[in-house]
Amino acid sequence: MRLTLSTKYALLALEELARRGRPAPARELAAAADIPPAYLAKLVPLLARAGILATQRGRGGGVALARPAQTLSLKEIIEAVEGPEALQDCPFELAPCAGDPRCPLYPVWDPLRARLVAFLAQTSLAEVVRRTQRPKEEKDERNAERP
Amino acid sequence: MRLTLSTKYALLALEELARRGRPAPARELAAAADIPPAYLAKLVPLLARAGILATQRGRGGGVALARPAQTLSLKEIIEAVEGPEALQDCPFELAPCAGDPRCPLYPVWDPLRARLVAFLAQTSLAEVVRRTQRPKEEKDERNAERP
DNA sequence: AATAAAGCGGACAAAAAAGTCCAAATTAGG
DNA sequence: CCTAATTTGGACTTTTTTGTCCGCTTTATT
Repeated sequence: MRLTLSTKYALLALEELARRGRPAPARELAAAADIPPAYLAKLVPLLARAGILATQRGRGGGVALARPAQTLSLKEIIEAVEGPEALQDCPFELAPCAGDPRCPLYPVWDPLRARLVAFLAQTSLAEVVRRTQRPKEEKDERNAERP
Repeated sequence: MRLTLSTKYALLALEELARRGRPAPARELAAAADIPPAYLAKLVPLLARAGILATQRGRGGGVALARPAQTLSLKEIIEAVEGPEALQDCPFELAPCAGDPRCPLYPVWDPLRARLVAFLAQTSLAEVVRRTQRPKEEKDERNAERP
């Protein structure tokens, strides 16, 4: 349950990318989502290695979703950035009880954690895009859902 | 939603204290709960100022629960350690969207956050103690609930 | 009164997270 | 072939978190 700024940046960038529906340079996404460009540039390889982003080097290159946004879960994205164990241990941090039932806080937290992880697993990036209609700039909203 | 190690340490120490049912030196709690003593010593004033702990200086002194464990909510404890805004902003970290409905992640997270905060608000320290019966050392369990 | 045991506060050190910068590799376009 | 645009990886700095240390004050016990 260690969700850092990196996770947020990744989600914001991916959401922007999914909203556009086509490849874009990472810098462009960083600018649009108000993320430090150099920091996002370090997250891109993590997402690429996890099979979430497809990258294209060189002029005219950029990043694209490696799979349709419907198939990219928040859980998967979080694990790519924070590591696979991030959602296992309790939100009250790691040692000395990471996922250990003997931890005094385990019985209190674990049911809640399980529900949270289930929610993250079943919520896709597409769902995030769908739920977040920007309040401003509602230019062409008719075919935005079905590109 | 910024839950750090400090929160965990505070909860572990308070749980140990509540389990004992009587005042104890902070060092003793740290040793029992396997917490860095010097670190816990820095958390004590935060909890004392928040009206969660009552401290007694000098020889024979120590810390005690300022109020019955039934009336101490996890939410209150967390806010004392992390600051009052810790449970307001989204788990994907602070800026640029702390509790701001315009954040792209807000509609996804906020319902979940609300439920989590409600859970923390209605779960008391006594509840934690009750749910966490130590696997070992089950000496006198009969009147442990009603001191 | 002296001593020992305790909380308090400030300064400091170590580790992790957040952020920046730059050179190298890659690739399209002129 | 050359240049511009892009990702990649490493080194680096800054900030925050975590942890330690020490001296001060307070207070019960002797």
